[in-house]
Amino acid sequence: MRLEDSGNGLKRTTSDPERDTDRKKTKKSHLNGTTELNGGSNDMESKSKNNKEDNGWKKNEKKGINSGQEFTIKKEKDGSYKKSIKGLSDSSVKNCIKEEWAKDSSGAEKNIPMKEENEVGNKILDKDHHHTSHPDKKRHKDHKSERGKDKKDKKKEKLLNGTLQEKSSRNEKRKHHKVDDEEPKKKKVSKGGREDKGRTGKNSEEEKKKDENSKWKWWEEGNNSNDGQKWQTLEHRGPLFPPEYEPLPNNVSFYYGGEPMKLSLAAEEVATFYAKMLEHEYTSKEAFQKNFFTDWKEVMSDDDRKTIKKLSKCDFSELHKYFVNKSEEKKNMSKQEKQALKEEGSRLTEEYGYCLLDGHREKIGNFRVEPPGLFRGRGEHPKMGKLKKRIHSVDVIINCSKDSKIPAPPSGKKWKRVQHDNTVTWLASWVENVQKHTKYIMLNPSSKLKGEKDWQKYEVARSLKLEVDSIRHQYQQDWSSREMKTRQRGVALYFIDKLALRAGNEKEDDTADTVGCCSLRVEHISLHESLDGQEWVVEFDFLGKDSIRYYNKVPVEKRVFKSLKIFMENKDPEDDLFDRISTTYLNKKLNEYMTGLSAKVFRTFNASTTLQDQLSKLTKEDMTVEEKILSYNRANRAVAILCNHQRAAPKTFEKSMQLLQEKIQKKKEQIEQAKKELKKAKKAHKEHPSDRSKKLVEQKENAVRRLEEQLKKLELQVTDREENKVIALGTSKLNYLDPRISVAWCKKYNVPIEKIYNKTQREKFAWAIDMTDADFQF
DNA sequence: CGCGAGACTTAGGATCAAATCC
DNA sequence: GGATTTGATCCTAAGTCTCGCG
Repeated sequence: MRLEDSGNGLKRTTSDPERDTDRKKTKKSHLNGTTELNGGSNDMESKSKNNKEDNGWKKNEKKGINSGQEFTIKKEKDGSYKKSIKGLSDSSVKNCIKEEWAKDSSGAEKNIPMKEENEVGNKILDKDHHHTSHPDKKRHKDHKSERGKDKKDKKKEKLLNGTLQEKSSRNEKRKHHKVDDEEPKKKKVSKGGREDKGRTGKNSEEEKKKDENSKWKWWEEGNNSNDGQKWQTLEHRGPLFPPEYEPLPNNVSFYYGGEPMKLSLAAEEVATFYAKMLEHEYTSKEAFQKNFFTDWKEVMSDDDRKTIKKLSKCDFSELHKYFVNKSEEKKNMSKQEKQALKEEGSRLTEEYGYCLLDGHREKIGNFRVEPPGLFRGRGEHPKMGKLKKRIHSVDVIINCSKDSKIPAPPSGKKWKRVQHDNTVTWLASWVENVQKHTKYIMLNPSSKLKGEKDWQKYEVARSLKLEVDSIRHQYQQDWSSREMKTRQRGVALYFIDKLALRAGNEKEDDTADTVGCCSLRVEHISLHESLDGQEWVVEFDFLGKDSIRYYNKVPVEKRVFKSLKIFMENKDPEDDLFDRISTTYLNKKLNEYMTGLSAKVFRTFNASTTLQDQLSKLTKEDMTVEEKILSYNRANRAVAILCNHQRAAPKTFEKSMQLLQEKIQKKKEQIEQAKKELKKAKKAHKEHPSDRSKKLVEQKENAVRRLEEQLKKLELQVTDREENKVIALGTSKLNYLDPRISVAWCKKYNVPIEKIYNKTQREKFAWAIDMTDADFQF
């Protein structure tokens, strides 16, 4: 089913239709119309619920079922710490869920009309429409029936223990396996999954040892009873700042109105930012130019400003040429120079690229401060072209442990602050001026901090597997609810589940106009009672994250269709489709269904499930390794399509495709030729049998076989590439697919893991590679 | 209790380096 | 061995989600 959906997806186009880009409405405009059904009837109940919520505390202390995996410790004003929990473990989730779900459903049932009340329901809805209206929907959320029992109260007493036990028991198991597990593998791929091939004889022994030690198998340490503390000790060198601005040489000049002009240093620097991107299409966009010019003028000296009045009179071409030449020169540098540069690079990485976390050396993800430049938003970003200013050490907050060697700021300078907060994972942060967002220096995905979190993410998704049936059942019932809010929730959840849409938080203004599920507007869907022979088709067309277009036609259940129709009644195109719900509300609800559940878990869950299903469907024992890999890629692709992970078709796509075709043609000819020769040899052998002629025949046979294999390989390549033209596999592989599925698959079908994961990926997924057996089930 | 900020994950494109081609 | 292509890595924007505050 899912796959069929995906099939549709394949046809999605990347190109943007002509869109009206500035339709950004003040989002929650007035709606007249939609209203609550039966609003009153629930009030009482909700009130009592709310009261209960107030005591949520007690509630949770109750049985102590909820063992959580992660605590958060908050510092109180008085300096004390307060614990609360965040994540949860597999088993804890299961437990709590079982209990709470049971409770929930019994309670829930009372309120939700079970009978298919569609038509009636609709009528009522319609009617009410005209009576009550909520002009300002969003702000007017009714808190009525938060029927749930507020479980989520984070302050639950958690017992971490469940989790840890489970973790360690798993590891225990693993250790046992280990012996027989790993012995047979011949080309050992040192524990973490990294190949040794790069290393040469001598040191390798030593290095290997060292390597072994430095490879921290945190996943085998069952017991980091972490209560929200992310580390005990943290030491690092601070971030690496970009080099200072180098003024242009005197023979390179900026021109204004045809006249050469010497700019003040600051203005010159900003001018070079623009000059460097002269070729890029967005320098031609009006917003870009306008933003740039405004910000540029701000850094100009008075003199500059006096002269420069119009961007159109500015001529950056000489600057541009200068940089082009420069990079050309760089390319043409001699071997040694390049080598030297490289060494300098790795020296810096050595020094700044690692930190010491709880005594282990861990890679840092981004250890450089972002250099100044012009902001490049994606899509129609209103702020494109604005100046992103240079960050200095006084802008930077350092986070490390108290007793560690505090990183030194650049000489003569200061940090904004040095703090020692071990409830967060970042090493340094600063606020970027364009969007005023905090930027962080954090660890590499191969680190424990990231890995553990990743692992946990998949565990949550796995536990959704146990609950998903009842959750689906529940939201299907919601489609017939007489309460608008509930009905919208049911439909939204359905989209999130079935189509893997993102939650769709409200966005700040001044960003590109993109949406997710909850922020869909009426204009983003169209309804077709029948289309291409299918009934009740919803056509989606909107820009999602990164302004990637989502276009899909999906047949839905009739009740969904009818509900959508109602949601759209009396609304303008730019009104919210789901005007009664928000992501916060939705997530709260989801968390009631299952601790730790939020909208994005569905993406992870559906992605991983799809991969597993597809893999088992597509892989056959007797395939060659190449064929198996093609199957893997196809399964991966099904997921990428589901998640709408697109990429621009490679510029050289057509060309390289053609080339491949030619190769195939050539190969075919070769085969023909080889076959002819084989025939000849056979004939010769028949006529004058001899050892020699026999050998020759065999030789020729082999040649034919080899060529045919090569041909097959090429053909597979073509298919693979064709299908991959606009689909990006990387994102899902990295973020949505439980690596244990892939590892298990590799083991089961004898595919070397290196064929699936490259070095970086193997580092990131080291935990999974190390702990997973062939029989792992997501 | 809504809002904004903070922290962290997810994302596509640009850039760099290695592999392959000719 | 230089040019081209492909794949890995870097970069940082753009999401999600939770929490604290007014």
